[in-house]
Amino acid sequence: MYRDSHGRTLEDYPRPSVAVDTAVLTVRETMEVLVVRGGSDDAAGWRLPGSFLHPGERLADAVLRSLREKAGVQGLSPAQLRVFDDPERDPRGWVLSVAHVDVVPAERLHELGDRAQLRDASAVGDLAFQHGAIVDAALAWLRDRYATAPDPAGLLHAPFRLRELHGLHEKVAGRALQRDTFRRVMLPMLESTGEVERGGVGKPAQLFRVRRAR
Amino acid sequence: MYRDSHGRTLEDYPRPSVAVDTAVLTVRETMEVLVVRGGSDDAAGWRLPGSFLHPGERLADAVLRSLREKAGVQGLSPAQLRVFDDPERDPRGWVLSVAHVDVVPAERLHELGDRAQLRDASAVGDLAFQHGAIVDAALAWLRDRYATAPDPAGLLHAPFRLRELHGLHEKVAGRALQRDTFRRVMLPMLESTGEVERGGVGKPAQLFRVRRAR
DNA sequence: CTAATAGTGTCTATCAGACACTATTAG
DNA sequence: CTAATAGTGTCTGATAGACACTATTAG
Repeated sequence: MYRDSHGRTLEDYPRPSVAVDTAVLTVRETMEVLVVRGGSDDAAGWRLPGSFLHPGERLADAVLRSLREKAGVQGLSPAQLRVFDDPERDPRGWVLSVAHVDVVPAERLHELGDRAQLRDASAVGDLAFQHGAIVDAALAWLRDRYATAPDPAGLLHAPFRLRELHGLHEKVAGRALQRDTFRRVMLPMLESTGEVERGGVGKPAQLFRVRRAR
Repeated sequence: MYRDSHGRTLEDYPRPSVAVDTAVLTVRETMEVLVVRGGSDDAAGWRLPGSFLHPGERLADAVLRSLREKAGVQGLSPAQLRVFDDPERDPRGWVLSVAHVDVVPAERLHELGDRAQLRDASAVGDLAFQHGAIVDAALAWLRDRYATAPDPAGLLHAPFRLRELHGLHEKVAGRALQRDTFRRVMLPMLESTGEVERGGVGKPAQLFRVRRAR
């Protein structure tokens, strides 16, 4: 039996509830985040999908489970942001929230029902449980990742034209990105498929995919 | 009374124990990290100082308390790294560990007793509870912060000579840093005190402190 | 032809790396 | 003087920003 320096066993320590809350980001015309309506509890505002951690469960698994149950969404690979630990944060009691972010192509989020919706992520308004702060952290995380690598979250289907990659990165960055510089920076991290796309007006474009090897 | 979508109350959820574990870093001849010997429990190897979270306590407060109790160290401003959530990580049971890092000047760590010691942080060896991984994350965090700003953790006492700052940053980076480039990069973020230090051999050096305003 | 998109040439300003030089002190 | 440390001048190569140009298509 484990006892600490004061003779207490592990069971003597009161324990907090531990929840995961996830900002599911996607990009269509702008960056958007998935919010859900509260359940049967008293704080029934809009919030991020989340769940309490089940016994022995990994955090990432709890995230995927909560997305499936609360929003009918197949999550991909959640990343941990940080723990929100304000004891007054949740009126229901002492709850630690481990904030996560997951990035999902918009096509996977088409039929959400009336308990879930997509909102503009950079003007998300007041969500319950300080979830606006999680969205802000998720946006910063995504911008950081997209600053140096081509579509690291895999939102585009390969093969894609450079114009499509450029537009995606502009939406994530929230500002215009120089077209020629963008091309020169990204090209070494892409590989051409050899094909060209001759769909619309203008010179046919090479098609690329993200280069894997290193 | 809160009930979730399955009618369970908050108390119906089994809860994990939540611990904080902290890599206390300092720099003398090299980067070092504080480790402590295990308590009365069965896994009595060397580990990072840590503690279970007390009811209603903030994580940062638990870190400062554990440093005081376990190592007699006055911590400063712990930063959160990430949560280690492997259910098999701790043989005592289901324990989430919120890893932290704190940076403390070496002078505050002189009298540690026989239950605490400083070890070379980049060759820390096997610690209990996967604490080696926390040390690695803490080192990466510190190197990242020292890459762009002069002594962000405040390890030097102002005023200091540029040579001292340069040496500190070299120890953190773990490699030689070009002296002239370092000077030109750091100067805009420093302010001269006007004084000169004429202690030893060579041309007297200007004394600086980190520039505060923005 | 024009409009639209793809892709390149090239100038400039900045900056890190590199090296060498000057400046000022102790002894 | 030499050794040691402080500080500067300057060249080079890489790169981001900027702008203009060429290339190729639809209609």
